[in-house]
Amino acid sequence: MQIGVVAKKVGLSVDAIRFYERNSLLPRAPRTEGGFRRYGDSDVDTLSFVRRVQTLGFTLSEVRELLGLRHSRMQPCAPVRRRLEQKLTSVRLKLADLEKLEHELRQALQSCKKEMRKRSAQCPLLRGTKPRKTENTK
Amino acid sequence: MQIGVVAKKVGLSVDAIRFYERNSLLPRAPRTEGGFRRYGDSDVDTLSFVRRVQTLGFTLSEVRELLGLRHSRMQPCAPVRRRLEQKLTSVRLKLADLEKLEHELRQALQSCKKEMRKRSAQCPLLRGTKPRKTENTK
DNA sequence: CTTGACTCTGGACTATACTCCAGGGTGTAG
DNA sequence: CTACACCCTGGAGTATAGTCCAGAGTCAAG
Repeated sequence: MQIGVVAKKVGLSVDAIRFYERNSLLPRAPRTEGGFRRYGDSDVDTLSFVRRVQTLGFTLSEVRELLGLRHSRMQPCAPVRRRLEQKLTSVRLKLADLEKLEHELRQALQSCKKEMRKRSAQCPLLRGTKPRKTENTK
Repeated sequence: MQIGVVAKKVGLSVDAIRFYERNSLLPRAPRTEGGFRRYGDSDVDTLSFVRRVQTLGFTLSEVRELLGLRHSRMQPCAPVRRRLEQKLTSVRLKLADLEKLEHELRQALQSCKKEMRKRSAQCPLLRGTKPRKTENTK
């Protein structure tokens, strides 16, 4: 397969794939006589993996690290597990944060709607964002 | 208050606050004769708000937009609510994604542990990341 | 009034994760 | 063999969200 085909299959741009190679996310692909990159199905798998974990919130250097661990012959599992456990922890923190945000947004919208019904002047959503009272100096 | 004090209060760097002003997240702060920025408590509130929504996943341009809506005299609530509803939707999508990720990571770790007990050679975490079989060209 | 901590501006630089481009070569269908 | 789509490299450019710096000025304490 050449790069364009792979790109289409995994939903990445050709440039992105070359970028990944340049940045050691992928091993340097074997080339044809003329210098074209040649890919096999396992590359499609690897790139799908990259894309997936990356869209799931791993940075490229985390992905790189994860991929790099393939090559540690002895118990590759252990370090990968450590990474995943770390990531799991941070994902859980993020989750909690977002849940809080969701709750707060809902609350804000609720009280906003209430205020609207009461025709109260100041929307509670805007609290903490009031314009400065032209307090000049001092 | 001068900028350094505000920075400490809200947990931002002095540079970040100046950056926000330069990029219209904050109105230009009034200056002393000598040119020092002067801040009041409402600025601390605003910056806390900025910091909070920003750490909660809003980009600075979203924050800017939100803050900008303060100035729409007529029903500022309506557009803010629209933004918040949009954000709520995207937060919920992200939440679902992260929940899926958390689940998958947990699953992966589970099967990894199982495989370890079985002393099986290939860790399931590494599937899709197998090294290329030196498939040259063709 | 001097000193030292703080602040000012403008501009350069950082990291991440790419995209876009020029100028040239390759591969394959007809 | 000739199109023409596709690929190559190296380098520049983009957006985000700042940090860091020089060179100069300011503020408050003593």
